[in-house]
Amino acid sequence: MPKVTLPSGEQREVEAGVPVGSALPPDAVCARVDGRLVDLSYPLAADAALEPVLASDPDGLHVLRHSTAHVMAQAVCDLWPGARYAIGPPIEDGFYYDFDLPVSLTPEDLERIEARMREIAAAAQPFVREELSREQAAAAFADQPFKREIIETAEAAEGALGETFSVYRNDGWADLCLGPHVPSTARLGVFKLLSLAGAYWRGDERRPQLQRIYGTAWATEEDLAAHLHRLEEAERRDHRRLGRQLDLFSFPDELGAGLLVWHPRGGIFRKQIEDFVRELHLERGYAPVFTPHVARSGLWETSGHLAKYVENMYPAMRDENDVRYFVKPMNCPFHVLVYKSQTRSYRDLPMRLFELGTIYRHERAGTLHGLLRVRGGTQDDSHIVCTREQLVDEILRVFDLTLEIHRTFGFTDPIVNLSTKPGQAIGDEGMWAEATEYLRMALDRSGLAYTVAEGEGAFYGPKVDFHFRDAIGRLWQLTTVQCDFALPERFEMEYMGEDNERHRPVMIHRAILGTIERFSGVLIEHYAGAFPLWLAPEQVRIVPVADRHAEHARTLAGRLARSGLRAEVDDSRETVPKKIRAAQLMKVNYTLVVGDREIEAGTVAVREREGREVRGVPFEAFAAAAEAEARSRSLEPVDLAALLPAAAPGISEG
RNA sequence: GCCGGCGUGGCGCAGCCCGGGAGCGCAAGCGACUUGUAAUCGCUAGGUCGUGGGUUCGAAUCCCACCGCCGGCUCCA
Repeated sequence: MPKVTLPSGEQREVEAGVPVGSALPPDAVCARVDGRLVDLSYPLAADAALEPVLASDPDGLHVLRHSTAHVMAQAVCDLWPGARYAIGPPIEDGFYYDFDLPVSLTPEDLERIEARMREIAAAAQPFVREELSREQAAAAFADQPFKREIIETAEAAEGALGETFSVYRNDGWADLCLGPHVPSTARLGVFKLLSLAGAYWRGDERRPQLQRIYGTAWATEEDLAAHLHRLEEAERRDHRRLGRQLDLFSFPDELGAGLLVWHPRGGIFRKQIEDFVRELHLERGYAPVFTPHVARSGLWETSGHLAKYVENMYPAMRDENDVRYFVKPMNCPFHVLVYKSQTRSYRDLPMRLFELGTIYRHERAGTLHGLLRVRGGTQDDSHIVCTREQLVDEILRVFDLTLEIHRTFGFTDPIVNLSTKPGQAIGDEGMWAEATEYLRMALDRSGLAYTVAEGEGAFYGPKVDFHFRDAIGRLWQLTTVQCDFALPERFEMEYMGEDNERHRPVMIHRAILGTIERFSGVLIEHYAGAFPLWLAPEQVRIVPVADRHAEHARTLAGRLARSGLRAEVDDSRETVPKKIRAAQLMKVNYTLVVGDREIEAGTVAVREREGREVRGVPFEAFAAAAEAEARSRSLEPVDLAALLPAAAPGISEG
């Protein structure tokens, strides 16, 4: 009789061939036998370590979602007989399934599908596993072309184990699947269908486009509710919505897709970011340069952009002599020309050229997305020209600057990738190998943990990317550092060495924020529009209680402006509650209410953005504290209570 | 670029299915109130219904094309 060992260490003998589920608690969704996930119906044949997998376990949740995807496909096939189904895997937070249907699905159809799924769940249909030969499987799915293609092309994956194909069947509906699955549809129920989308068969845009249904499934109703709440939270933070609400920027139709204008409030916000990074770069030995937006075609031929990047460039314009000019999609060729403007010595190196350079990329129409993907944007771009000996140190300096800049915005603990040579590339293998090796050496010396992303490099060189998590845990790629041996070659860049010989330098391309537009979008979502004081378009709003207090309010605003603070007076003839509400909606950091009492005492009643309210704060103390908060680029508001004179009234919660 | 959805005063939306008065709320302007911590009351003005074409006696509404936006896919980083 086989002996099973449970996680508790308990050992038990069971009858050979009994399902593993019989030795496990009833809430298990599947089992782990010697580390491998199996169905609860899996027969025990030999001694094994046996472990229940619960819905609360990540693997269990995966299985639950996978089973829910099956039932969704089953429901779709019930409602549209003859539907062809492709694949339906679990994904982060949910699942999807792709279909080829004669009709286009509508959001109302999702409700019908969901209703049918609930019927299937209520029917408690058991999931039954079968193992078929390749021929049997092909016959079973004779009218399902996507499944047949999987069967015909399968190696030991996606439903196939060598020449055996596993199939899961419940109530006549069957799908090719490795499993495992929950024992019965009765285990499903905490799910919701979310959205419809198009998706190419096998992710290939030359192949048929299918209809994809996205859904989510969880172990408990509370988990589902929490997930839906997170989706709402993400929507609340949507930078496109906040951009309009806070009057930061707009994308007028008249400009064309992916092109925007910054409004005065957005302009202040953006300028704060730009001033900060510019200042820091100058401190770190970067030299500011400025370059034009267009250049003749020859430059782009030399750089390789016309050969490898044209589809992302705006089409050429021609002058009266039929000379072609292109708007720049990158700044690098211009910086190369700055370098080449005179004969360089090894004493000039490293040369760190910095520019907030505005670039235009004709991104495919369907990929545009608010500030996060634009056609015209400004990069905090730099090209560092140096010797091979200086390269690793220079890369390390870039890493260091990256961490410092992002820390200021509240981004820490980066996820770092090393991306290697892509399919479309310039330069030979040896160059790529060497450039990649320098990046690897720098990473190793930096102590940063990183993973290698094969084939993800830029066309001219390998790169290191930094991703950061925002306030709700989403990951954003912000920084990219690229090592380039190809452009120095193509542009025949040189320097005179100590040995009085000509040498070829190497180049680092790097953008720490990426584009200011994209970074702004990320920041807006990260802070949910509630900016730290130094970035806030309007830092202080002063609310006079009645008309007779407006003059005093303007005096205070003038005093704050002399400290470099951005303050506005709301002298509209509205009630105080209405003005407070208006300031709160605009997410102003501090709202000062002034009336007779305040004028008398030389104080202000301060309301924080989060709603706390402190009365009787001496105005000068507030001004000094706010100035210090903004100047230090603090992420935290001042402690207003500390500004109160002794024995003053306390804080009241708003 | 592909699939699907959408486009109505500055913003958020109804009207479209079933063709015939262009409406609501907020914001704005004016007036009354002089206001004490998330919306005081009243009045007024504001729209070639994304653009172009078609069907029709008549189009916001039906059809076609284009532009733009949204969700994905693909792409990019």
